[in-house]
Amino acid sequence: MAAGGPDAITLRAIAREMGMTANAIYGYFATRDDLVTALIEDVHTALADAMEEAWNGVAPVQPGAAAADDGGAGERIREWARAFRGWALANPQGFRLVYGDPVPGYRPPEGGAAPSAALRVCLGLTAVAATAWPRAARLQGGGGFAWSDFDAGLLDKVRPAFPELPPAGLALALRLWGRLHGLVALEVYGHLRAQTPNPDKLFEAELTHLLRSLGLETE
Amino acid sequence: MAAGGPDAITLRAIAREMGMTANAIYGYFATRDDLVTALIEDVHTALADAMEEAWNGVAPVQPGAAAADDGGAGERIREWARAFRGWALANPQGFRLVYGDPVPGYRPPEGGAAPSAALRVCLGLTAVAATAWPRAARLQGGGGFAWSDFDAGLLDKVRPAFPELPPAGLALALRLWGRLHGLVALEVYGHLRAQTPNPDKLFEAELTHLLRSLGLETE
DNA sequence: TGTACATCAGTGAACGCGCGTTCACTGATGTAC
DNA sequence: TGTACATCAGTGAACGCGCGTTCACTGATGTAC
Repeated sequence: MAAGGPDAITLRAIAREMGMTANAIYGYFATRDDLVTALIEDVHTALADAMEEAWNGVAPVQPGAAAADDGGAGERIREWARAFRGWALANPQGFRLVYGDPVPGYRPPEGGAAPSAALRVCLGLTAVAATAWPRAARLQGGGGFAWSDFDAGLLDKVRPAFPELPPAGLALALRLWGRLHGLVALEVYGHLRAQTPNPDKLFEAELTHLLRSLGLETE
Repeated sequence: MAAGGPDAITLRAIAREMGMTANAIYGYFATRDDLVTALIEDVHTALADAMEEAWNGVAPVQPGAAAADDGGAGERIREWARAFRGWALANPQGFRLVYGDPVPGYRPPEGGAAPSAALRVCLGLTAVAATAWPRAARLQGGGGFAWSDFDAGLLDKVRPAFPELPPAGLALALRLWGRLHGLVALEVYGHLRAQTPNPDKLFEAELTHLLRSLGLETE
């Protein structure tokens, strides 16, 4: 099930796109909101796949190779960030569904979302922060963060995976997220179009400054 | 005309909220899209008012006062950024209307938006970048930007107002915009709620790092 | 001061549309004997 | 091999709803004489 084209996200439009009648959907989902929930999960999965591939695709820490003295972390993060923007621009519909206005009237399920690929995205983000942290810490310091500054449910999932990461490292993950999200969201929603003909350059510049602020080498 | 409560942005809902019948709207606007266009302009005006007030409210450059040796620029930008977040959180509906998904099916007018308060917001942002630029330039450099990297229409409006600002300064303005937009958008759309109980702290931390990267003192 | 009339903001009823959802149904497929 | 039946994905028609929009209208207000 591909999250389709320019059509609005509506049960009937989705059925149309799948070549079914609207009521055939009810063979698979009890209600429209269930459909949307499944769609959102699909998008999260696709995003998580893309991000993990980008993160693992670049060989981690090449000992004696051409890697700069950050062990290649800078380049790796750069590629990862590019993958995020690339995915968002290639799947604007998905990006909007997940990070933008929900479908009008949509109510997420009560029990809280299932295991969910959103967690994979979150853990991937944290992995990036954890990679950057050792060097970033020297430049950025702790910033006064404590574990109590974060959601308990989040900590349950993140701390076991990254036992060495201090609270400030997790804060870095969230700030990193925000920083990427900003330019990408503006671009996806078309707000950069009126300002610059090549947003690539802007993104790359931001990325360079970001890596520099993390104390990571960039070629 | 206040951009109302939790109701969807629909001609009928707006009429309802104003205590009129839906068709009474047609006394003022020829079509729904005209209504939405006016609404968007209103929101831009409100945002521009708020931002200009924040920017001008803090006394610019206090010579001998308690100002740090950046002449107070850091604190001024800090307040300005806080005002942006504050406005967005106080007017999530407006923020979504202007920066998020447009009303389903909305087509902006062909002739391009009128004079528009959006330009005021843009110029305000540029003023901030221009204030930060002299110091930021030393840390950030030019980044290889040229005038041709920006939209001609934008340049027509911005260059006369800030003749001293180089291309890289304008790029800084856009990056600044993206950086603020990121965390604020995530928060407005509720994505931070599941991560941290006090996003204030996160925003303040980001702000501190931002000012530091601009070479501005913060108390 | 009083009557006649134009103005015009707003009403009430109605339209066609796409939406989510329900219902009784069809028709191909697989299994039992 | 052939018939009888259960299964079940999908159909077609219909519902009530809120939407944007149109239309003929009402009724208060202001002006002309």
